[in-house]
Amino acid sequence: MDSSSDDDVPLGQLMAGRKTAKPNAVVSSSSVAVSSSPSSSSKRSSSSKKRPNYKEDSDDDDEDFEYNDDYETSNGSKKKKIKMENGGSSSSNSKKKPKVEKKAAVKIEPNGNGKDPPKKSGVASPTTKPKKKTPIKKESAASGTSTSAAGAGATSKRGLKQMDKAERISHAMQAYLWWNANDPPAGCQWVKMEHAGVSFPEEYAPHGVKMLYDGKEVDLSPLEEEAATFFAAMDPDGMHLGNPKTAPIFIKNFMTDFKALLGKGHVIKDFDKCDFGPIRRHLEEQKIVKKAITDSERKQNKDVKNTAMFQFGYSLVDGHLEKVGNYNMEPPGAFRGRGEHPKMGKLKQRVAPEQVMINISECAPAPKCAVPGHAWGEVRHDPTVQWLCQWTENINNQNKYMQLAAQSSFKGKSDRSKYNKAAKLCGNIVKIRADYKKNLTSKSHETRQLATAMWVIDRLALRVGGEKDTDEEADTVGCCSLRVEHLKFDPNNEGDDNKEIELEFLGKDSMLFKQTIDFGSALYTENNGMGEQVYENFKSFCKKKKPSDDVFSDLTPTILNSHLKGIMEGLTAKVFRTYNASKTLQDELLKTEGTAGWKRLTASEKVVEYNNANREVAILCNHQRSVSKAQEATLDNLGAKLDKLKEQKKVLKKILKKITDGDESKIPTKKDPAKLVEKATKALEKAKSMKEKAKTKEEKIAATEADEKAKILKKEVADVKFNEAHLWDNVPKKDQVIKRIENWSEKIKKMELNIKHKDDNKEVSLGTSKLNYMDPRISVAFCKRNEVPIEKIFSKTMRDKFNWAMAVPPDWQFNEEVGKQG
DNA sequence: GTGACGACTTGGATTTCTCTCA
DNA sequence: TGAGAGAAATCCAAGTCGTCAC
Repeated sequence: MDSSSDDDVPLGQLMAGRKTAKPNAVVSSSSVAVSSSPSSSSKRSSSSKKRPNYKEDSDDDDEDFEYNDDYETSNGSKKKKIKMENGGSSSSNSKKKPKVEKKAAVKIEPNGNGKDPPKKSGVASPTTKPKKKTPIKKESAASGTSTSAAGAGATSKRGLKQMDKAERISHAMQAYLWWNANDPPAGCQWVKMEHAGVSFPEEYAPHGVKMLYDGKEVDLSPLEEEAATFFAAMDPDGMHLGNPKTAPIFIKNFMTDFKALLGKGHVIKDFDKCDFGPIRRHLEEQKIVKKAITDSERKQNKDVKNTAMFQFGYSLVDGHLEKVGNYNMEPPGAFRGRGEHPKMGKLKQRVAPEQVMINISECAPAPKCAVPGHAWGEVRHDPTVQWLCQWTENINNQNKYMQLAAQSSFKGKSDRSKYNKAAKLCGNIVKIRADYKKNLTSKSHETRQLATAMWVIDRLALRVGGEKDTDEEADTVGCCSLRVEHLKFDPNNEGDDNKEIELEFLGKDSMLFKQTIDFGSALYTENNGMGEQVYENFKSFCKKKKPSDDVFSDLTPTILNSHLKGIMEGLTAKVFRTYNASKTLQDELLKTEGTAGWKRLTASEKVVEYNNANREVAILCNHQRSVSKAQEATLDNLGAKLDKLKEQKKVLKKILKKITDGDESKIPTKKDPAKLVEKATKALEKAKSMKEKAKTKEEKIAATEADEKAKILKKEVADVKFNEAHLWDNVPKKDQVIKRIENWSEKIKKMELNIKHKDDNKEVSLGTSKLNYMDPRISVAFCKRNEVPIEKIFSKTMRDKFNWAMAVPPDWQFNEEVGKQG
């Protein structure tokens, strides 16, 4: 490759089409061509004749691919072959002299079977000739899952031409099946990596709205105004300022940093005299203005976002394009620590490029810093780590990283290894449980503590609970850091024989764990469960201790984990959560699949059963969520609707009685809402026209207000219609009424179920366990066994993340055999 | 043996997008 | 067709665990 051409073109610029890559160049590790470069049209003209299968629209600036022969995906489904090259046809590539030294050219080519060409050190070998078509490796039909299941759902329904640029890149990326490719050398995550660095937020643009102090306007510098705006942007009723416990912490920290920023002698001293109202109102106004956005403005915003994504959102790792996760630098703001975090409200500073370290391969060009006049703090070449950029945040002095996205090969590999490790536990769990059960009665205090903690981690799925500095962090605990005050013996005052303990503490993210464990119940005593012994141990560990003392005074996560490693290689406390979650899911699914009538259920009904199993796992792992105001409102609305339906059913029954009795007087009929409908329609039209004409802030606000008024009218129309939906324009016939009563009974039943479902799930978060704890292969096998489309279980992102799991057969089981795969 | 720290995973809140239903 | 609800994506805080220096 010509080093004067692409070698100095950072990846991001190529991706964003800022600098035109030389046509004819083979895609190399230092030049990816998913660009929309201005020269692409000329590029097209020279190569279009060689691509009979695809002709790009002349005005399509997304033309960066070659659509050549069909290829097949991992499962054998036919797809159009997409070749991503930075210009030129394959024939022109073949004429190009290869560059073989440091910067070996790497052709990104979805070869269908996901196997890289033979290579050393995991880097694709230089390519000079167009590749001979390789036979496509078909996966067994038993694997069954369609490509759509692996994340290319859009492709099965839409042709490549209908896809936008991001979708086409995503589609092309799916051709790389990392699980069939060679691994990088031991200890390395990659051999070659390049990327465009991190995208920085724009500099603060002052709005000039003045806050008040003691009733008077205060002049602030842009930096000071920005800080005041951070506070004004906080929701006064939100989780920080709306909570009487956390609001004083937040305010105190904010004021300390704010005053430090203002400097000594500044008029602002006392929070009680501060009035952020004007800024808050300005921000509200901005929101209203934003609502008046036109379709073209919306498209423009999306384009800007996409430009950043194409520039920064991809990385080239060992010749393969990978998605970057968090390519936007965290903007400054007020720190939003959870629970009663002692540092909440402190000002999170803006991160400058000089504070950022870049990690790329030695032979790759360092990305240009996109902020004028600035440069990266350091450029590193460390293939042993996954991160692409690193910086240190000022609140807790912790390192932060820009990494590849969840659907990348890095994350996929570690995910698969995590689940295989958990599966390995299947084969060791009997031995491990025997070990801790024996040790529960050990004479050694340390051994008993260790065994008790293992019991708790295994049976109650608690996290290990590392030590925390409560001056610096929120006071949350896990197993090893449980304190006596978190345990309440005999919480219901039931007497001496009682073996109940109420565990109440704040866990990760300050989520409340509150459960009464009956150690004497069959659940914990059957099959030598040793529940009663655990209870006795807790009693002895808490004896003669102060409430603030540690229950497990002789135990640390390090001791516990090193003991676990002695039993099974790689075993740590967190593996138990993965194991128990996956095992629970599998057991629950097999149980429900074994019930009578299972085969008669529809796919949607089977999904409900799957979600029920998922809920069991979420409850086990204590994955909670707080009920939002919107959710509360939804439930209230549904409740009101249900009441109305019931009321209407009563009316219908009365009508039926009247008709049966031959008394057709006073039978209510529908009122004509035409006038109201007309009023609402006119109001909507007016609002729409105002929105289109609005240029100034005031006009936009007026347009949004008009729009909201119109919506209220529309809602009134809907309410009127809903309230009279059970009636007729004229007096109905008897059979009409009977039919409608049946109809209403169905509606009521459906709505009651819906409300119950929503109510049951409102405080349980199903996503966390699905994303992090339940082996995806269990879900995939379930879908295949039961003809449930995988899309009903996994979103697009999840299907991409779990692409490695999609080929499992329907009878796949989470067991020790899987664990042997490592 | 232990504490600090780096690297990575886990997790709820928030924002944005998409679907459904009237 | 559009509003509202729900799902998905994004954000970034807060865990776990391995390694290393002392």
